[in-house]
This record gives sequence, structure tokens and C-alpha cells, in this order.
Amino acid sequence: MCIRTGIATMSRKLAYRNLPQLFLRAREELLCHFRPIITHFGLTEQQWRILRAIGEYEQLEPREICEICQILSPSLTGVLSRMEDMGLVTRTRMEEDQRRVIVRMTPKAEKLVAELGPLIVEQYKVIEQAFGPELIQELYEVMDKVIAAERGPIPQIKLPPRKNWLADES
Amino acid sequence: MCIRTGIATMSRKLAYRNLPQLFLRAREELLCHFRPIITHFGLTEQQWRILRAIGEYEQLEPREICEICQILSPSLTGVLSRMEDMGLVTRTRMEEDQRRVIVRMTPKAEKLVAELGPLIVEQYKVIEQAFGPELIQELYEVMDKVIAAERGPIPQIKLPPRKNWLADES
DNA sequence: GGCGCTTCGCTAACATGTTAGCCATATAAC
DNA sequence: GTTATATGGCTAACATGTTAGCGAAGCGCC
Repeated sequence: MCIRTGIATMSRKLAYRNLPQLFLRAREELLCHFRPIITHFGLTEQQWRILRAIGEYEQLEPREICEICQILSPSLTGVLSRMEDMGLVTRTRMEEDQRRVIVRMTPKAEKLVAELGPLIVEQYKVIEQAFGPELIQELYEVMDKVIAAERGPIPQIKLPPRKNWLADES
Repeated sequence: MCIRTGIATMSRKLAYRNLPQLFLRAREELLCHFRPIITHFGLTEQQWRILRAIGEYEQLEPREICEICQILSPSLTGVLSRMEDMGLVTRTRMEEDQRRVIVRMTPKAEKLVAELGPLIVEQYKVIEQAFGPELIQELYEVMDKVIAAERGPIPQIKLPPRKNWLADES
């Protein structure tokens, strides 16, 4: 039962299996327990992801944040400038390379993280108990196989010539 | 190596484990191989999800689509009206209950699905081979445990009184 | 019939996702 | 040195995600 939607997980299912969609569902199944905490502090999911990442590395460049937080560059531009306006981060151009930028936390953001972080950990423990530590362990292992595995490039199937579906009025 | 970003999977990692983020990554790891197919036909991810769902059930109401496709109601409103403009779906109010709506595919959309669907299946097989059928099987099993499991309600931790972080200039 | 309550889809306002492409800077080739 | 190329962050345009709340329609109760 999800907090946000109030929907008991899936009354109607799809017959076919769909891994990306399962990942989406599973993500939401977890996230809906963290979201209230994050929004309570006036942050968005992405803003929290970014703060947490900077907290790990002291400072990061936008490219690195994109990679670590799974945020595309054009999105990040907006998120960072909003966070700058909120007084959570600072952006400084690098001396050596005028293209690059360094993103750091402000003291205010550090205090926020110091207060928010432990609550996330606490909620995580609650969830781990509810799911069962074995399942959580199993999840980490199988997800690592998906993400960290060394695979050759996956071939892309050939696509048929493009048809103008939108114009087709038949 | 992801098609979209061109980034070899994760050069910098986070020390802490983060399941929601792992799900996000894993989802992208798969989806980036399907996205080119979907966009080739002028559809978005969500539009394709919806067409595929309607294809299963013949007809659906918006609520049901929201649940099946993991799309929130306000998003769906927009997606559906765009799809209506594109001539892919029709929306009809129910006679018995004037609040409710029935969404159906147009013949054009059916042709599109008939052409697109097999390509997705084909690409899926390629991916399954690359990942290894055992891993895929393992994924389905563990994801089912996460999603379909009967769990009691997960308690929400107590939150501290709200502080006005944004106004705090210290 | 009137009243409170719920459900359903919707709008509004804002944040983010997604694609394409621009511009300045840096780097490599010549 | 000058040119070509690559890189990093950015803008623009559109689609979707997210929260709050509205208005009409159904439902139960009196």
C-alpha cells in the first residue's frame, strides 16, 4: 500500500513482463516512504540526491553530479540554479579551465543534511525490517549484477524505414 | 555503456547504498535500448506504455491506466489529450456514470502497435541474451518479492517540527 | 428533497525529464 | 599560429512528474 496514491499494490496487472516498469514500481514502493521526510525539509528528491552526493565528495562538477545522481545535464542546470537561489550550493568557475564549474554546499545545506540524513537512515532501517534483511541483501546483489557487470556492447536491432504515422488518416 | 549518455556505467560511485537510485539506474540501463525504437515511431515512453496497456485490456479508464502504467492522474490528463490530438486514442464519457471515461485505441494506433510491438520483443531477446537468461529470471523473481509481497503497512518515522530553512541566513 | 461524503477527472503552478543544438573554451593536428 | 575537433555547461521547446485543490457526479443518510 503506497502512501502517495493510497493504492494497494497492483489490482490490475499486465500479462506481459516488463522489467523497466517493474523497476519503476519498485523504486516508487521504496521512495514513497522517504518522500515525506525529504519534502518536510522543503527539498525535492533530486535536490536531496545532489546534496547527499556532494556530502560524500566535498565538491563535485556538474558532469559528475549528472553521472552520480542520474540527472541529465539540462535538468541539472535548472536544479542547481534553484538550489543556488535557495542558498544551498555555490557554483564557482575553475581557474585552470574556464568551461568547468565546481559545486559546493553552503553551511546552511550542511546543517540541513546533518539533520535530514539520520532520519533517512532511520526510515531505511524500518523499511529493511518490513521487507526482511535477506530480501534487501538479495536486491543489492542482483542490482549490482545488472549495473556493475562488464558486458559487451548490446546490439541494437535494425529499424524499418520511418513511416509518417501522424499524417496517416486511414 | 549507455547509448544515450555515452557514459561507461559509473566511474564514480557513492559509498552508501541506495536502492531507489539503483532501481533508477537499472531501469535506464534497460530502457536506453528500447527508447530508440519507441521514438523512431514518434512516440514517448509513456505513450507506448499506455498503448501497450490498452492493447491488453481492449479498453481502460484513466484511473486504471494510472495504476497500470505508473502515471499520476494530472500527468495522464495531458498525455491522453496529446494522444487524442495525434489520433491514437479516443475518450468517451460513460453513460451510467458521467464522471468516468473510457479510453480506446484508434485503428491507426492498432496498426502502430502491431508494427512496434514485435520490434520491442526482438530487442528484448537481444538484451536477455546479453544479460544472461538466468539474471533476467532472477530479476523477475526478486522484483516480484518487492512488489507483489503481502506486507503490513510500513510505519513512518516521526518528523521533527518544521524549521524554516530557506529563511535561515546564518 | 436536502445534506454530508466520496469518487473521478481535471486545472494550475511549479520542478524535472528529454531532445536538439548553441557558445565559449580547451586540445590536437597541421 | 591557425584550423579542426572535442568538451562542458548552457538555452530552448516540449513532455512529464508532483503537489494542491476544484467542480461535477454519484451515494448514503436523514
